Amino acid sequence: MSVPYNHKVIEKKWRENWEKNPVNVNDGKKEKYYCLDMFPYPSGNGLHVGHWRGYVISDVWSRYKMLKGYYIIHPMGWDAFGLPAENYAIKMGVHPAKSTAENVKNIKRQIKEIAAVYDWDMEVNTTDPEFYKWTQWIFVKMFKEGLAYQKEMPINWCPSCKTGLANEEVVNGKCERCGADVTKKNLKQWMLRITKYADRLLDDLDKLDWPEKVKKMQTDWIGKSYGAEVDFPVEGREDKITVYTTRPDTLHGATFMVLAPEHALAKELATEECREAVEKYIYEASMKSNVDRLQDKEKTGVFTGTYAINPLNGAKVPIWLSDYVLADYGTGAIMCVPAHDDRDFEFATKFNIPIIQVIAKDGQQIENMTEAYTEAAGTMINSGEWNGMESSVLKKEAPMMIEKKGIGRKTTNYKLRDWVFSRQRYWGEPIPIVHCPDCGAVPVPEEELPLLLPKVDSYQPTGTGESPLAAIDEWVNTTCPCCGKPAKRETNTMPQWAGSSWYFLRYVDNKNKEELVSKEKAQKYLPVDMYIGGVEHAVLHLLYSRFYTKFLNDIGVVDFDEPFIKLFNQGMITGKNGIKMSKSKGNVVSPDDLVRDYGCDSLRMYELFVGPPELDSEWDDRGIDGVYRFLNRFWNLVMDSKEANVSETKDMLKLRHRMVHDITQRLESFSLNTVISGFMEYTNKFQDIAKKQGGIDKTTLETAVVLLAPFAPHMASELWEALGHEDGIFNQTWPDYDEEAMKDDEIEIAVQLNGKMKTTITVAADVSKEDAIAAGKAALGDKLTGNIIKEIYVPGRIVNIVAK
RNA sequence: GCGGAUGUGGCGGAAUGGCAGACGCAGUAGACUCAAAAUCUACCGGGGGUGACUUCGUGCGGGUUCAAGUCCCGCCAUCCGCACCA
Repeated sequence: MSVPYNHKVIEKKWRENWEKNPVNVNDGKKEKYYCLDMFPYPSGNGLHVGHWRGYVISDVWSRYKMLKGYYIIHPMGWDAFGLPAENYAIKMGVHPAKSTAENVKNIKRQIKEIAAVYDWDMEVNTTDPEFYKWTQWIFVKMFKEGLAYQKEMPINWCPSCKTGLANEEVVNGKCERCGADVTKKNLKQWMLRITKYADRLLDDLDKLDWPEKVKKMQTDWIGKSYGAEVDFPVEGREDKITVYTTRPDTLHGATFMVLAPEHALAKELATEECREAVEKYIYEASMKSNVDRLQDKEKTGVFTGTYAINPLNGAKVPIWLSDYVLADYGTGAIMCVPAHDDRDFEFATKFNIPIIQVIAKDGQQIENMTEAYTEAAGTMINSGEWNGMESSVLKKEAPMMIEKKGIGRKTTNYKLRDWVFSRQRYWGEPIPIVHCPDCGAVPVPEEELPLLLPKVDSYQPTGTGESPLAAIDEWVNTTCPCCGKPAKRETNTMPQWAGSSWYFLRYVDNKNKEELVSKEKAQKYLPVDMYIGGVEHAVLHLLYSRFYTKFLNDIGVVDFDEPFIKLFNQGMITGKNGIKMSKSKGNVVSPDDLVRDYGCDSLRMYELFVGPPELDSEWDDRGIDGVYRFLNRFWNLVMDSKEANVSETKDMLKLRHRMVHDITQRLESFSLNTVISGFMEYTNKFQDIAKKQGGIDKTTLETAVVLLAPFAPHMASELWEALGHEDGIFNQTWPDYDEEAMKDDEIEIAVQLNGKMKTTITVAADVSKEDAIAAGKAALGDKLTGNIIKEIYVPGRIVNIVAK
């Protein structure tokens, strides 16, 4: 018996070795491959086994690509601005920079336990002034291009975090971070004009090798719709009210109109008799939070007393106000066609407004409608000159017809809103703008960046809409970069998404003092080929990053306009019963003990073995014994066979090529859990053979060890050395397989009678159909009765005799 | 309400329309041991049969096919996303 597997000894040995001689080097590699993890927030809680999974997946993939001959870009960094560090500062009085640095140190130590091939020379940290200099620089560039602008408007406000939020950060009316009900607050905000990129963000999704789910979520978030704006004159007034509709075909059926309570004309339109009710309604709507507004299922509304004129047929339509119309979508006003829209139907029914059907369903006018008919399918009725047209055709043509008549225009709309970019908090990048009484908002000159985040006495958010920075007079008071007169600094900071929107570009040139990234390095190493992370950023980080990349492409910083070619969302690791791991639930499994007891290689493999990488998996500690036993068996097999020195047999050659084939195919299709079972299956087969012939030939052993290297790099390195190689295993190339060599001479196939499996037969691999069927019949023997109706032979698989 | 994903032994899961349950965990029996652990061997979906075998079985109900976990239609459950966007 040779030396038993001792993970402690060999893992320590190879870590030290790799520290001195990194395995990922650029010499003579054909191409780069950039495999990126979503960088972590350096939380004080440390890593659990769920975090490990993503990092293991990306590392296995990186090492596989390395063996395929690529030079790997595989960096790691820290998304370190944000509220937890700031809240900790408020509670403990420790400067966020200090607690962040400590957390980074701890998490980095934990990440190093994974033994991934991260290139730590590339490390970035979003809170490093040399990094956020460029985050600010991008903002200045956007300002100069008119993409960053200020606007006073009611924005989403989290009363608990005491800061404004972007639309993307509000989930079901609640703060994405803390879960508090989001309210509205009127604030002057910095906004980024992401809507200018709406079409490109939508269209370019086609180019991406991303999960359909994420593409769909982004498509829906952008929410492009096609329709028309129609101008309704107001009776007794000069102004018109413009509505947006996606169903201009139903214009004849518009029997009323609804304005959002926030609409500019809402108050003005109220007649003497209605004024009191209208003002009350507007006031009440303004007091409702997002959550209230969402939860009110019953429609409410108030009549203004004023009428508009349907520009197509001159009909008088009453103008109502209701909070089911959103002020910031379309024009904040809609025409209502109760016969063909669920919401309008509900409203009309409640307030006794006439319902006029304009599309015949199945050629019929519906008597006593009980619900709206919302499909654009049927013939137009009650629609004047449009009568008899097909509604689906008219729906497309109506915008042009309306435009010709001069009563409206064809238009498109988006759900996507501009990005509210100011945060009234301390721990973020200061927005590099100076407000001058004469020159207005002036950007800090690029050569003066970074604009450092100053130290404050109190990190406490003020809650007034100003950030804690506003309290530092010596920082706030400055001079205008433009005219030199006294001026004040912008005191809001950027959202946490600012740094993460472009960090992946910086890794490859993280020490560049002159440029965000040099042209040469960008060309050589970018963009990201594979991006691995959770699905929770589908419309946040992943949308913002695409926007930033397109902008940087437009101003010539990079020559590509999509940051991540391929995206993989790994599933979450949960505790028992699918409960998310969290400190408060007490179900967090730390990798530290497992690494100590079983070794890094075992944990790496078990992380993959728990289930398909794209699905959530429940963690069960006991399962790791299985891979640990496997690694021991594999170790013993190689060590024992090494001594035996047997020569290669035809059977072994066949098995070897099949192993390479199976492992490669499963890896390529990202079925990482079955790659691990594949290793176990082949090792079991090899063990059986070794028992008979005393060992396994050296070529097969070497091949298996190379295949195992991305998964269990320590053991593979040690075994590779034990097999007598002085060059490292990661200098080897991934083995090829030969389909011919995989073939059997004889094969076992199933024999079915009437589609039911009865027995098996062994036949020559190249057996003819006739011979196979004859053999099948013979095997069925007495069971085969009645007349044979059909005989089926699927080569290499099955013989089926159909008899009655 | 709309959209998506998932549903297979005690458990995690595997199956280009072709022998369901690979691989592993847990379990049972045996070997080794003074004993235990580790390791090794065998068994390990349900019913029936001493047995060779037989029959049922992939959430439920239909359908297509020589053949369905897999394809089609209709449901149910769980999870996720969106949610008055006109």
